[in-house]
Amino acid sequence: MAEDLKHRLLQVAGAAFARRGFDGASIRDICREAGASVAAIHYHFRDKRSLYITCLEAAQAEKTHLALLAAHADAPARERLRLFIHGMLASQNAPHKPAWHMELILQEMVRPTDATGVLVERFIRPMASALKEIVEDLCPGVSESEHGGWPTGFSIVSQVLFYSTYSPIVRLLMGEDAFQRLSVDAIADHITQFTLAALGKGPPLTVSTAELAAELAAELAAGKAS
Amino acid sequence: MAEDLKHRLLQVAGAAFARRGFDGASIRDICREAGASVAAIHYHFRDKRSLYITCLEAAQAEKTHLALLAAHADAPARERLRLFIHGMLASQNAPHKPAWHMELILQEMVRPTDATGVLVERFIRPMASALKEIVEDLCPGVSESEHGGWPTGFSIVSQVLFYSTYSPIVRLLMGEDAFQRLSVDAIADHITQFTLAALGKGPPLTVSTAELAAELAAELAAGKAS
Amino acid sequence: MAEDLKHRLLQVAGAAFARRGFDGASIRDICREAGASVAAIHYHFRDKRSLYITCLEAAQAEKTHLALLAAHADAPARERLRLFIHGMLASQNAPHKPAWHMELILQEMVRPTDATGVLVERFIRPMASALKEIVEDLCPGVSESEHGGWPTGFSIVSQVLFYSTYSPIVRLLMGEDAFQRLSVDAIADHITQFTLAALGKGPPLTVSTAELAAELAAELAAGKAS
Amino acid sequence: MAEDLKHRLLQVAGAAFARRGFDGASIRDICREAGASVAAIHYHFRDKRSLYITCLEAAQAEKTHLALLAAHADAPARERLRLFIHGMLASQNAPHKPAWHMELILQEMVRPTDATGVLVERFIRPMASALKEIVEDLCPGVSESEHGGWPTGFSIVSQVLFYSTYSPIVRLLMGEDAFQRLSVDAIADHITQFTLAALGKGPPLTVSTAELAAELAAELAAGKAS
DNA sequence: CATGAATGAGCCTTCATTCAT
DNA sequence: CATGAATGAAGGCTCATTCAT
Repeated sequence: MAEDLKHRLLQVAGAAFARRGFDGASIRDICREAGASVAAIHYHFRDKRSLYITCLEAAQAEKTHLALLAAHADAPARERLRLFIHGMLASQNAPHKPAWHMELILQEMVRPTDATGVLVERFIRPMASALKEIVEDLCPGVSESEHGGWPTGFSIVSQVLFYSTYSPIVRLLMGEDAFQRLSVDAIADHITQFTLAALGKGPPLTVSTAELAAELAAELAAGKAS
Repeated sequence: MAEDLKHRLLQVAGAAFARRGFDGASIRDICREAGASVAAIHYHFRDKRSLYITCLEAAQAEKTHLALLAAHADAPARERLRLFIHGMLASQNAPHKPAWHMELILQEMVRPTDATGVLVERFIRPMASALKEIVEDLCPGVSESEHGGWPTGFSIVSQVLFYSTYSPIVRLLMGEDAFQRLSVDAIADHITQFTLAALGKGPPLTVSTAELAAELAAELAAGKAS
Repeated sequence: MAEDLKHRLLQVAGAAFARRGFDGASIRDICREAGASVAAIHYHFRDKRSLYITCLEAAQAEKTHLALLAAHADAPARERLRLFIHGMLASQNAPHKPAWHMELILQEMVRPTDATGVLVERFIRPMASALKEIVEDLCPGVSESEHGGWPTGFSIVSQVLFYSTYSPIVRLLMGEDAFQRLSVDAIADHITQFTLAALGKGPPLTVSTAELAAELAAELAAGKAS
Repeated sequence: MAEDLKHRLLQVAGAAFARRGFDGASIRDICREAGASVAAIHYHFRDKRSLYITCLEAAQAEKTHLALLAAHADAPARERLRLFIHGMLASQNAPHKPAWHMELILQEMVRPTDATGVLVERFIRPMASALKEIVEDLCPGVSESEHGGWPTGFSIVSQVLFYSTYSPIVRLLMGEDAFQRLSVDAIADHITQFTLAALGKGPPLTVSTAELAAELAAELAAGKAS
């Protein structure tokens, strides 16, 4: 019961910050929802700012693992890419654990604060490295390509982040029903296939492999490599 | 000179909302920067909320054109895709016109308000349709694929939006110098190539077309369609 | 009626600051007493601090004159000293004008803030110069004595300030009745006489001039200058 | 070690109260500096108020002695006056003992609280009596003069208190360098001389005794006793 | 057309205090 | 002997808004 309130406060605050942002969330509301006095927050976490940082750190703590595992496994690169993508997507929709963890991180990325630097180094860069490793395994030499291979990585994660970042727009665009039918697995499969095809490690999206072969042969013959 | 102040107010407000969000931007600061009294805003635009809506509408007004042109041109689909992507990217970095237009729209998409519904119907859906048309031209039948072809469209726009949405993170990740070397043209080329390859309409990113042909042949032989 | 509230606020605030100090006086109480909202203070005077400064400046504005007149008059130095002393005392007990002016200045002197420097240069140093001029007229050469003649000036003003600075102690020490019988004139006379005697320009306090002459003669004879 | 914390708390609190006043000093800061918890103060001293009173009593305890000694010694009155003045001055600048004792008392005198009454009876009145005794010895009959001889006493102690009460102003007025050259001995000598002269028991400040005699004779001849 | 004046609600923070342990 | 936990009250400040002019 000792650490009870502090923990409850952290959870409520995390959710509030994730939903309404640092400025939008008031400690008054947080405390009311947690059933505590306003002063409680200043006792347990010195500042509003400190509270925010603490939330951010809590959010980073565990979430990395899911996706990172993919990099170190001994499965083939193709499979590890799928795991990575699926892991990232899943961590944003984890139904059993506090939903605000990823939301908060995402939000900090969209509207950076002083704490963003630390977040990047501790949380984001490790994930970027893991992804790079997978991509390098998949098609060696890409890291030496233009801009250090960053754009390729960005093309992959951007697809994943999109569904979290713009979920309200996606919902409005597709309509509620279709949106609900969207499963994490389906999205992960799509992104993986799209990416593998783009990297030349899998069949393209919408054409049968037979069609592809024919068309490609034609293109090669025409020497029309843009 | 009559409508002068009102227009100036709108510009300053738009920039402020784009940079600091609806809650973060105070009408006090806006008015001070525009050289007007606080009451001026309530005189010209009834509300803070109304002012915001007006800004949002102004932002939607013109920006669509660049990218939409691509859909109606008679160039080959490949080229129109590149134009679309380049157009979207460029509209976010336009140096000559008010920079806040795209910023504001992006921000409304990330943190939706009541006004988002209108924005989607008037601004976003037209762009989505334009893109869909291009993709349908590129590889017919994709719209009938799973989830109405939305995921494919998302995979494309997500790559474009990424550089605006997460520019602070991109900067931190790549380092200031490398970030500065990133040009709109280079990014547009990369995304276009990545996408075309994914759709089976172009060579993959990091492999020579010769290698690709060989590998693909091998895969076909093995019947190893994952 | 326009500047009405601002002026009322200033008066109430001045009195509050004088009585309870900067930290002790709350703008909430000030506003309540002035019949205004808390925000009124922040509208008219940006800060609590700014409000304080404004009060201090208002306090300095007029009060100097009374005592300063003494320096420029063409009366004999003896008389000008008496006027100076009386003027200072009177300005602290002026019954018709806002009583807090001198209180506030006194308080700023006892517990200095950032604003003290300005106060010294604009208000106190002029008075010090005026006093120095009088003393120099009275006994030429004193300014060249040890420590630039400051201690002599301090010995004079200290007597005057004492009754304001320590009035509560004086009241307790003397008893309420005797304290009430203390008049500004009587005090001024005493201090003037004490000072003139100390400077060798008047008879000592408690002895008849005859006694003094005799004793002094004896001392001179004995050559007993301590 | 048992009473260790309580004692440390008292010292820190005394210093804090002396420097920042009752309201200005927070028990939070006091406890932090003393390395204790906030509750410690309420455990050892019931109240913040009680703590303050305790500090005040501790301050009164020893400091009297220095100056009081002067009254009971068998030295000539002149010398005892000098000792009294020097003693008071020294107790305010004592470098070896807790500096806050006198500061706190001075502050209580300037801004009285409920505790001031006790302070006056227990600490100040004894000193006033001691001074009165010296003055009575010096020039008998002064106590029967107007206002019970209080003004004369005030004229003496005011000079002494001035340097403590207004030390910040003195510093700004004289300049840092000259202020530093001011020694306790020099001040004590000046005040003693000024006072003795005022009481007709010593030569005036700035004139040679010869000049004085001549001038006084002239004045007596003219019968110009104001 | 535009503003200065004034306000109520809300913000974050600090404070002295209590109480169970 | 001493503390950690928690709180109510108050403090200074900012905000969007209204209204008479």
